[in-house]
Amino acid sequence: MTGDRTRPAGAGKASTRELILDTAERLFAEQGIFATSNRRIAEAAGQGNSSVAGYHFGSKADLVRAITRRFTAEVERSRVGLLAGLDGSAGLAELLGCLVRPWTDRFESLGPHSYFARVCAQAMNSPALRPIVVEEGSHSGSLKRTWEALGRYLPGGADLSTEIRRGVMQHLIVFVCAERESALAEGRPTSRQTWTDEANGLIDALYGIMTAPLADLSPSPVRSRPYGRVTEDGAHAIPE
Amino acid sequence: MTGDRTRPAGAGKASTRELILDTAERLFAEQGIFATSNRRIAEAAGQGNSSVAGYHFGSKADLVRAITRRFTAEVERSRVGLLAGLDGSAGLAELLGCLVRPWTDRFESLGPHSYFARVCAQAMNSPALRPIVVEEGSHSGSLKRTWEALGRYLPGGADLSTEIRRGVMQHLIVFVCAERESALAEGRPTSRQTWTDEANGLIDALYGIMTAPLADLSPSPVRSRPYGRVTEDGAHAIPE
DNA sequence: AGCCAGTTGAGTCAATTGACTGATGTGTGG
DNA sequence: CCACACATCAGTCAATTGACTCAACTGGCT
Repeated sequence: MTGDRTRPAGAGKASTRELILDTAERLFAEQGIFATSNRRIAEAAGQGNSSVAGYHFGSKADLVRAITRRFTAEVERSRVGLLAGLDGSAGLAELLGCLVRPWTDRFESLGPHSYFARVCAQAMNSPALRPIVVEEGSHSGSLKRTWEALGRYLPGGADLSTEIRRGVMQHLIVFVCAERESALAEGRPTSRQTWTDEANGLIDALYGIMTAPLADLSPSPVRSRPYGRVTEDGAHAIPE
Repeated sequence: MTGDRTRPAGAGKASTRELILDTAERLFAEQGIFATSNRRIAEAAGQGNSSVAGYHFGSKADLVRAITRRFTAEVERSRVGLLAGLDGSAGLAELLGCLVRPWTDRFESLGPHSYFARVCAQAMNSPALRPIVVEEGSHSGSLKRTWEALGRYLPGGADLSTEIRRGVMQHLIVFVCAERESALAEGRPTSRQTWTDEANGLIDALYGIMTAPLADLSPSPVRSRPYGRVTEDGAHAIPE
């Protein structure tokens, strides 16, 4: 987490850099980011220099940044394509799809050897690493445009709670992907058959969050809020 | 993460143990679990023995377990009380409140010096630590009863996707609490005024997830799913 | 008072880690 | 063909860490 030793992108052959990124990403996902030392990365990558990772990327934070950037770049391409296929009257589900499917599609194309979701989930919850993933994500123009379009669906417009809602939704996407990724890696059963099914389920959940009735923030009584009641057969009814 | 050096609970005066737990919890939240060594914990707690934490709790995993157990016990008491106040016809919002409010109430009572939400968020996303928090959480009888009651609201009954949905919702609670906790600690503005407001917003989101229309899992076309459409004024309409 | 199990203080130790150094390898442009 | 810049290798170094030892202390009990 010290200096910036990152080499300019075009320098030298990129294969070793990619190999380091692949190896680090895998070890980070499997054993944890902070439980993985530069040495182990170098050994697992079959490199003699015990600190190749440091040589190419600098600190561990910079390594996480590079891993994040690589994934984000891929996802950005995909999202730009999705957005291009949407006209102005795109529905909420389509817009949420622009949030979700670039991720799930990427993981699907990576097959059983995807790791980034778990890495991202860790980084997002680490005090030292979260600023990095947040910053890297903020560079995405397509993401910004998607959220602007989604803003039309949010009752309160662009207030502070919208910012939090956005954080919640992004967190949800990462968590669900990480969960499936982990299950696939360990051979555990998955709740849905395919990544596409998972994306649909995720969009359902996000749809629910977006359209949930907003409680007025007045200091109302804690219990018994004006939601639906249980009916005899156990079904529920959405008010209004 | 090696042997189990944990002492029987009743032995000796408990003040040092509590002091270690408090200190470790704070450092874990502020600097990250894996960035915090036993030595730093001992120093910050003003203890001469550089490995008091190891002496009292064993490995770092065991320390996280003890921190989790302490919080969970407190929350359990609170949830039992909430459940006792509910009759058989409790609505969805009330049941979700039994999930959310024990946490938010606890954080409110801790004031600006709460740390567990951030610790829990980290642990849940760490490969080495997640089994621990999951296991500790599984001991809660009141939580189990709440989920059984919530099961009546889930369309599919108790299938595998329900398990995931549950994971999503619990993850959401932890994340939102961690977000507010972090904001309070750093003096950043919070999206909601009080922990109670935060709980209401959280229940809104969970309500949305629970009642979101479930997409059939058939291999339908990826885009254009049967959700609401945009109207001229930008509002949205929930189908049916 | 005197014992004693458990706790705390103070320090050691091997292992690991990130950062560093210098020699050697390599491939690309001139 | 040959510099030259970059990449890789092999090894060193101080700092940190978890685990450990042993002495000193504490409070409860007889």
